[in-house]
Amino acid sequence: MLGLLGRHRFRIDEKGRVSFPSAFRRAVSSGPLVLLQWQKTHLDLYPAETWDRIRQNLLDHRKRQQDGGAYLRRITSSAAEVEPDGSGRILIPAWLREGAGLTQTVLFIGAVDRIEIWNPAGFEKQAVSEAPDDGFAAQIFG
Amino acid sequence: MLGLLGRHRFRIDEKGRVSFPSAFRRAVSSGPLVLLQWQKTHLDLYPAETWDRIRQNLLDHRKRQQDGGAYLRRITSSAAEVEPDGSGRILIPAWLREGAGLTQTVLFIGAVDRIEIWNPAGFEKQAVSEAPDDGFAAQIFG
DNA sequence: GTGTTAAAGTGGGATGAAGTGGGATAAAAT
DNA sequence: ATTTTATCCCACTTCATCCCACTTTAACAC
Repeated sequence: MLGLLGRHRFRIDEKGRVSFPSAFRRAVSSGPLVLLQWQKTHLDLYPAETWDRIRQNLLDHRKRQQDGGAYLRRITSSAAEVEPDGSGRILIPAWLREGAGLTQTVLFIGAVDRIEIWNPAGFEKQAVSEAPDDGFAAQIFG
Repeated sequence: MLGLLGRHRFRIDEKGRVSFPSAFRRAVSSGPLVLLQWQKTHLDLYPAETWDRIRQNLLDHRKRQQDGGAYLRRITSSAAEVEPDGSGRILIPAWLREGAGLTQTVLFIGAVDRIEIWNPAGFEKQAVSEAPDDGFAAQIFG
């Protein structure tokens, strides 16, 4: 298991459907995934195994922090359960499409244990603005 | 296990395929490898064992640093899973060919636990510009 | 040195999978 | 009941993968 990797650009049709990259379809166990937004820039799509961990973190946080319930509610209220249909497409709910500024084409980014869904222009913008983090690079790749 | 060593020059065909050096094919366990770019000069190709370690480093970094997610994303969005086909060739995605300036011929460089893929001209340029660091040499080979 | 065999690298066509569009049916909301 | 929204199904197109064939290089035997 090497993790989810790479970039895939696809079109959204008029019904809000998008092809789910076949490489990712093969990599994750079949069944529903969790789609939600916790960063303004993009959506996150979690395979069941990853979601198990994050769900537990959310519950722990609600228990510890006095108003952790508000945070959990903010996240889960935007979330959706999605599953590829017969032709390998998922439906992104309208409110999430708007929240992340997704229009005609979207960019799927593999991030090891999750998938990010970006507006292509937004992705390019953050990619160039990002400072090359070479201090850490040696530790990570060395 | 002596590690991956040596240099091999090959052609890229119109479909973006390159023969994977047979010496390396014998040296790494069969199965997929991870191809990505984190240095401007060349691509890195990681056998599964090496990638396991680096993937863990990336995940640790994402958890510790407040914006470690951006660095992981930058790396994994460039990455691809590759596997030699029936005739021992791998496919280098277009975005990585462009990112590393690979055109007709490429140079595979064995780097013990990983393989580097260079534009031959780029490799020559850094080879001559690099000062021989003889301070360390004595420690290493002594 | 020469001939033979096998392995490695290169090119291109054919088959099938993957992505896209749209209509029909079912479910849900108003 | 009517409108909207989601799901299923089928058709078309494009591109990647597989497969086969040719060439070159290396290895070996005689």
